[in-house]
Amino acid sequence: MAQVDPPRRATIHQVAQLAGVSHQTVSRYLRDDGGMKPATRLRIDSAVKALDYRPNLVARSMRTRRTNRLAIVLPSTLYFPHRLVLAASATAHEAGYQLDIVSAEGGAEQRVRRITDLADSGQVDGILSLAPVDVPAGGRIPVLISGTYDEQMHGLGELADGSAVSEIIDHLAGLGHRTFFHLAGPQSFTSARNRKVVYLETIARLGLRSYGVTETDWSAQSAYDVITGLPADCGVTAVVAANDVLAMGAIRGAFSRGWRVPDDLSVFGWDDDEVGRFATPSLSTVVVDREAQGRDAILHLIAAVRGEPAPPPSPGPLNQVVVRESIAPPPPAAR
Amino acid sequence: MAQVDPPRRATIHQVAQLAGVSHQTVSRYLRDDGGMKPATRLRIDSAVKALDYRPNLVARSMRTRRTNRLAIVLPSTLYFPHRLVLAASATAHEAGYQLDIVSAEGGAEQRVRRITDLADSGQVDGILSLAPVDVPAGGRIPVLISGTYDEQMHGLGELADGSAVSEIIDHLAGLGHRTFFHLAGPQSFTSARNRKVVYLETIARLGLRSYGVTETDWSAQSAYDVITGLPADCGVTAVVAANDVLAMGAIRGAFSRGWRVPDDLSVFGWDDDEVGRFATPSLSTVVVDREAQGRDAILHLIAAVRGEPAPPPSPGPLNQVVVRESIAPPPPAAR
DNA sequence: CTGAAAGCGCTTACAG
DNA sequence: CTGAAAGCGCTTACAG
Repeated sequence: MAQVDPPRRATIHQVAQLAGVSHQTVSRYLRDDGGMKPATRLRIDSAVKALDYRPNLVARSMRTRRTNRLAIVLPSTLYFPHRLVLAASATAHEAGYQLDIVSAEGGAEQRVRRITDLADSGQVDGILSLAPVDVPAGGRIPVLISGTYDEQMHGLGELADGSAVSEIIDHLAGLGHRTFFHLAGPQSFTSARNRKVVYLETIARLGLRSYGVTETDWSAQSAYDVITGLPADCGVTAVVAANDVLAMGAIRGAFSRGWRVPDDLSVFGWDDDEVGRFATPSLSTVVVDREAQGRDAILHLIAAVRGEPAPPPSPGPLNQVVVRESIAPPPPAAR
Repeated sequence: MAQVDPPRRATIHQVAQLAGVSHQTVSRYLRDDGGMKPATRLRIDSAVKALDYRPNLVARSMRTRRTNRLAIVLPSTLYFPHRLVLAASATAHEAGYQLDIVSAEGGAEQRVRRITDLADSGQVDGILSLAPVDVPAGGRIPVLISGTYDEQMHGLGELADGSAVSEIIDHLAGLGHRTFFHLAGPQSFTSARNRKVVYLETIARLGLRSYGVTETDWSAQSAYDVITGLPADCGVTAVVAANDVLAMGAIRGAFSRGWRVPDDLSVFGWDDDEVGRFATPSLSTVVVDREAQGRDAILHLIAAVRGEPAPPPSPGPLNQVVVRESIAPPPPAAR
């Protein structure tokens, strides 16, 4: 194969030569630690401009033993939040890091090996995984698993998710609902686990009834199947779905068996999906500040990479419950 | 800040020492070009295993002047196809490349500068942009703009998109529709441009009527606004939307003014959004093979990086028109 | 405030 | 088939 070599860029030596200084001085100029004669700085300034010099970051990495790169591991199944990824990428860039995409294919074991390999490879300084993986702590570099790091560091992860779930149930109970059902996400996901835990806690705390909890694979079809499989006399009047896709599947399943939404069945989602917002009925849901999530996760990771204390999370609520058309009081017969 | 240094890995020198050979021989072993005494190979084999040696890729990059990294530029606005990104990432990894995420924020000019900078930085060997950018050709490294590369190389881009649009209109015309409307995407996107062009061509070719074409910003809200703003006597019975999000906004807009979908108005989308699939009415749409798109784009880019001829695109149809509940014959009065 | 030296870990010619 | 040499472009001590 005819490897095409890109044209070479100017080196630090050429800049030094043109400016009439040593290359170390240019290196110092790049670091910009203040102490430098203005005349020298000016000469280097113009040499850099004349040659359109940009430091070779690979060479820098080699010397500093830092890559200034982070990896983000995305679940290969279904959906992932692109707003989060974009915010993560932007935050990383601002801090001088590149963000590599890695997809987590295969089973739990394979995913762990993939991440462990990546951590060992020396290719990145830190890893943020949005996919659930059980990576042993104490590796070569920091590995953050989304959803879990909050718990460890701020004790906020579970709480943040939890407050929204209990707010949802509170609201539905206020409308008169007594019998609930939870469409859970795969329990390998921390977020899905949290929502289920708080669902059960809140049901118990308020003295309500849960007809059951079913774990789905995040697909609308699985939610559809669960709802159509419910006994006619189950008494469920409100479904708390772990996300909007599940909620849509649930609503469609309800329609298919003659249950009206929200008249016969109320359905709550999670994520504020744009399509679900314009669906009929429009989805009641939880608006999540994905930008803040992505930013916080990366800042957290960078702090770990640098051995600094974890930064405080973004102020303001991460989750916001939004009521739309998919919920209503239960039918009179069920009250 | 207390920079934490990750533990060092074994070097090629240590492997060489343990195996009792020179480090060049180990380097040769890594390249595996055949000619090597079996005994030597075996000694190196066990040294590599004993030390858990993995080559330092940064050092390799420095020497070879190739980073083995590609960048994928994502539009910062709205939606991006995660299946495509995941497939792109997996394909890149298989070929020995890492894939960096870059988000394209800001206006057209700013985006161009960002990509030009990236191309000049020496950080990546090639760039694939899913965001529309007008990057001048002939830069340091190959830059592929999604949607345009097909045209240049296989003459397939426009055709592939086009055939689906004309198939949609054909089908609707077959149902009796005569007056159409197109909700276009931002015309900076090649895909949006193609769909609009073929829409107009097909309307003309079949002797149908187009009430108009409106450019949206890909948001459901913009589609909603356009549909609610249509004059009551416009005569439109079929809307061809450039994607499912727009289609949902259009349907909701129709509902809001008392038009039934599909009885009064047929709406076609694009993308096979999972939520739209379970909406009521379910969206008629175009199923796009995103995996093939992502794979083909990366293989194409890698070929360009290596100076090889472009590989043939994946066999099989890229787009497939799927009819669901959102379309029907026009109301009798309109025929 | 600036320069001469050393070295990060690898690969690519060049000898033998 | 294998080894000694050179060098990729930078930064980090160390002198002065």
